[in-house]
Amino acid sequence: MSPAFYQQEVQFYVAVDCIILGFNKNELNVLLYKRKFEPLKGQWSLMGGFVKSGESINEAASRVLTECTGIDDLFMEQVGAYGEVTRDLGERVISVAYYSLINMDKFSSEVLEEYNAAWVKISDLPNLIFDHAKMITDTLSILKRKAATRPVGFNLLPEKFTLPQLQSLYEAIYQTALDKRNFRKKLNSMDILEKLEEKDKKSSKRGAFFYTFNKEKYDKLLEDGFYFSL
Amino acid sequence: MSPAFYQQEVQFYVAVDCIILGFNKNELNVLLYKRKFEPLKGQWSLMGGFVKSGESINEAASRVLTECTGIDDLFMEQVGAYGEVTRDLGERVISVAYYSLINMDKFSSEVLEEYNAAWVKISDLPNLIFDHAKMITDTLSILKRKAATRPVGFNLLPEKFTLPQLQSLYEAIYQTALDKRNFRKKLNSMDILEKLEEKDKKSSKRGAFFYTFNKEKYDKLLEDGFYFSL
DNA sequence: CCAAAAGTGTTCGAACTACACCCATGT
DNA sequence: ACATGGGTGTAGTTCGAACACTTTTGG
Repeated sequence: MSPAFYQQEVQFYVAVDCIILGFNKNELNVLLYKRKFEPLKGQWSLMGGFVKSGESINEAASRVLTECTGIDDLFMEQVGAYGEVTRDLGERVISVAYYSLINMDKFSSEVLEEYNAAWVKISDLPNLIFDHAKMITDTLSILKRKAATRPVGFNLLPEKFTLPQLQSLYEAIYQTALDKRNFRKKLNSMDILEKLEEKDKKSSKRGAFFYTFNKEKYDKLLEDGFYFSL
Repeated sequence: MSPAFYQQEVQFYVAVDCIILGFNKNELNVLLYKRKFEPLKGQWSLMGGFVKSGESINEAASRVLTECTGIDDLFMEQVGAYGEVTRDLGERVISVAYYSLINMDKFSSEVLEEYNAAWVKISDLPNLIFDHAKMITDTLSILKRKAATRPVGFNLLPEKFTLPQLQSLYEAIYQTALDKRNFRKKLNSMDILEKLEEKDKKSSKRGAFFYTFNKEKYDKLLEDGFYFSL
């Protein structure tokens, strides 16, 4: 047992909440679920959980992510700590929010049923408990900045994706239309994508070529002081 | 008393740590103090304190800032939550870091003695307890980004400042030399500074004109979709 | 009179923006 | 044959980068 240095201080429940974002049909979606316990049981909520003893906050977030997606080692980053006194209607809880970007195709729909969860378009959010709506808007503004300077967007796409797909992803993140030619020109000049032979015929008769993100190339460029920007 | 919804969960000590930055002699400085209690009593540490019951995390940070600077309503922003299990050698403590930008001239040196505190150049940091060094480097990278897009730098300067001063501040933040003419041209084009009649003769015989930051003009520009960038 | 910092414009190239038509193919 | 989405190039403009000399004045 460690010595009790801080015994006169107060302790708090600490939770993590996960903003799990996916991309589908040209829209960002967030994974929500119907809360299974009081208070506000049955209301829409982010996926979350309490930090356990002996577990770092990152580990807690990672655990929650694995539990509710069935996928390990997801891309994940801290959004921040939310500490208003009355933010939780039950007792006082401090929450640390994390966002994660996932490829919705990999997502098993069994999980959806198990947790009473649903993918909801971010343009069409229901009322959320506590400060969860604020956590989502904070996440979206972090994502806008981050996606402009780091290649995090690829986490939202399948291994193989087409340029129209990638462009519509960035359009969803930035909430603005991009010029097709300029977008492709820029990507081309960065030389971090590999064009495949194969075409995706799902979205058009002609079909669009598949590409993959070449992380090795990107990392090599990084060493030379390259800075991704889209 | 609120009902005990979460009783089966564990609670944690939650602290705030403040990265208080000042600017002096062309260098960023951080306010450190010698820790007054065990463990690691006497070691260099950031200013911090435990979150109290009935106090939000922001309020705790704000309280600590006021206590250890003697100034109210300082510019302050969250850096993030630090939650490694063994980050504190005493007991398990989760800490939320905040950075604050202050004008060192306003700073009463009495406070320095009272707290055994000192301004230390960021280029010359001593060994710090726990993960405080990481908190500082995280802060500096946030500041780099933030200063490039929002006029937060002015918080580090007196009300009246000169252009050479402002430039050397940005050089300190970005850790790079800037071209005098390009810097002034850009500022000029933004039209958010007011030139005063008065000159600062401290740093040269000729003297440099004082300027002030015009927040009204800046806010008006913001409404029109203007985006500060330096 | 001289050292030391303040102030001032122009040129060049890179990067961004705007813009319109042909291509491939499934039905 | 045609509707649908995929793919391509150029010209104009803006923005950032590089660069050197004159001014002021206290000592």
